[in-house]
Amino acid sequence: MNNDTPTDRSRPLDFIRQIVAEDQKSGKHPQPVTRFPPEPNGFLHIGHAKSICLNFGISNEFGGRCHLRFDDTNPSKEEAAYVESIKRDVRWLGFDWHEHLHYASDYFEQICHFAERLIELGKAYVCDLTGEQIRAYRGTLTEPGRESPYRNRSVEENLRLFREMRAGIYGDGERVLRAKIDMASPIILMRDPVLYRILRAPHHRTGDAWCIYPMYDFTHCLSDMLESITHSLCTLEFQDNRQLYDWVLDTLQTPCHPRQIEFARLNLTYTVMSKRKLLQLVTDGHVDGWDDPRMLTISGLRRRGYTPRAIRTFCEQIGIGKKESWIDMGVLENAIRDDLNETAPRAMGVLDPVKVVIDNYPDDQVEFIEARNHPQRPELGSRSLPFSRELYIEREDFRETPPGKFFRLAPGREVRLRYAYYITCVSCEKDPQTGEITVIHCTYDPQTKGGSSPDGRKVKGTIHWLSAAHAAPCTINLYDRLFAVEHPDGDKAVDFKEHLNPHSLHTLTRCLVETSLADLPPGSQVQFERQGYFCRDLDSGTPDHPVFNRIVTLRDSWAKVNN
RNA sequence: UGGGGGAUGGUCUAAUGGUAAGACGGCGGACUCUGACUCCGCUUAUCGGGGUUCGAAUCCCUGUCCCCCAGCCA
Repeated sequence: MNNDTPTDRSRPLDFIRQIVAEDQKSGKHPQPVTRFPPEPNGFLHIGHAKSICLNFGISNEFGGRCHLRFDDTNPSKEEAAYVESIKRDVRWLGFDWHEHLHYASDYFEQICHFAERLIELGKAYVCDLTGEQIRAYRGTLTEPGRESPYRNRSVEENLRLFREMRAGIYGDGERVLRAKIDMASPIILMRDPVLYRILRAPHHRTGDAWCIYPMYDFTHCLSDMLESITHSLCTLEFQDNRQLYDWVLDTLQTPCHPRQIEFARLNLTYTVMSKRKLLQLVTDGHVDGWDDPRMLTISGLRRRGYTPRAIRTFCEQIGIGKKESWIDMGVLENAIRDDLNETAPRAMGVLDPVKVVIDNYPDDQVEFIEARNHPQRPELGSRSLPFSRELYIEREDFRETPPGKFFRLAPGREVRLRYAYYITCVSCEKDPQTGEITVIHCTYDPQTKGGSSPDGRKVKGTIHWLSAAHAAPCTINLYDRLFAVEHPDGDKAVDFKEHLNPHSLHTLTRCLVETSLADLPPGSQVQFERQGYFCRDLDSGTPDHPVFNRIVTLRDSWAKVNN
């Protein structure tokens, strides 16, 4: 459900789609082919969603195709479990790679051939320098590098040495294969970059078949080429790499030469986006795993109750550009609010209950009140809510001495109980020790059943409620932003974890909801009227004591006035 | 400091030599049986300085600021 991708094409094309459109129009690439190339070394996050929506979005819009390709060239960091989580997340976001599930490791043999070809062309050599020496020889930003003493080995020797590397004659790190380009290049990446290293680690797909692994720069362009990718989209930090990408394909004179185009990665306020930092939050126990509802991983967002459609809408709203930018977290929150406003059924939920006694309501009476499941969508039907003499309302909906502009319940004030009756507060009882309100006494007007009065008098406030005898207990997790500041990793001198929001999770265990919610399937969303959108937790709670996670609050202009 | 990029309201994105537009936020108002939703209005921008041109965000020169690159990571 809700899998339709919202596309507003009245909006101008971003610069990448313009290029794709021109290439299509000119006949250069009638059918664009893109790819999403994650490394299976962690979970996907909202930043990846931007790239996924871009790549798959383009293929959908222009009648092309998009591959899912795992960039699995570093077995020391990669795991099969990550492959599965990534596939699941891409699918959940609503995209389909069809038969185009690929792995860079599928191309190891071909990439190795290309390496030998480079050697034969005199464009690659085996280098015996240690890692430290290679760094020292590389030069600096302002000084050119020095040529490796192994740079001018013969083709035959290079070929023999490279094959011996592959055969496992040498130890890890003992030798590397390097491209022979230019040690004086102002682009440091071009100073004879390493193409292959020796690494003995079990690979999640090829096992111990290989002990040499190709580096990113050599692998990525060739993988793109082998898959006939037309537009290879990546983030800004790879701009220098494009030079090497083109060098490899030009030197090898490959029949296909994809165009690499870079765009700005997503930055969101009040969070961190790097896999390393997300991992640290998990391992240090600041969150409850990769799918903690406060994490902006795809799995965390799913658990929080975000919908794929909201995430897609968000990715579309933020646009594609080339300048480093920061999207306000509020934009993401609005995306889910807007989506759920349309789709989520409404229900009554009281987070912090306080008892109300309707003094003039018959002691033993229970009647049923019709309540719409969605105010703007009658087709979603209605339900019956039991009403009786003793009710619960939200503690913050009553003030003994109301401040200005407060138009909820207070002594002498009349408010509407949503869908039910007008009630007027006559008195309240307090705990003599704490001063806390324990019971609020009201009278109701029997003429106002259903929520309107025959004399046409208006009330300022409408509040939600639950019949005390019929309400179901539950636990509610109130989630807030994980970090308390806009740019948690903005200051390199301060550990980003210093900025963790101590109130990012507040668990309320004495909440009440309509009994009908016992049937709400885990993972599905509901709006507790006047409170926000909530999601029944996937794997905690019991049938008679469910757990709900707050996805996002409703916009609250009273909170603004109140501050 | 060498190289690669970037700079448009508070934020993001357009305008590709021809009226600086849209979205989000913010503020104000209307509506309302959710202080929600919806609707209306307002606010605020071309990094600085020169130049070319009838006309410049756009082209040229110059300056400033920001990001990325010195992994056998991707």
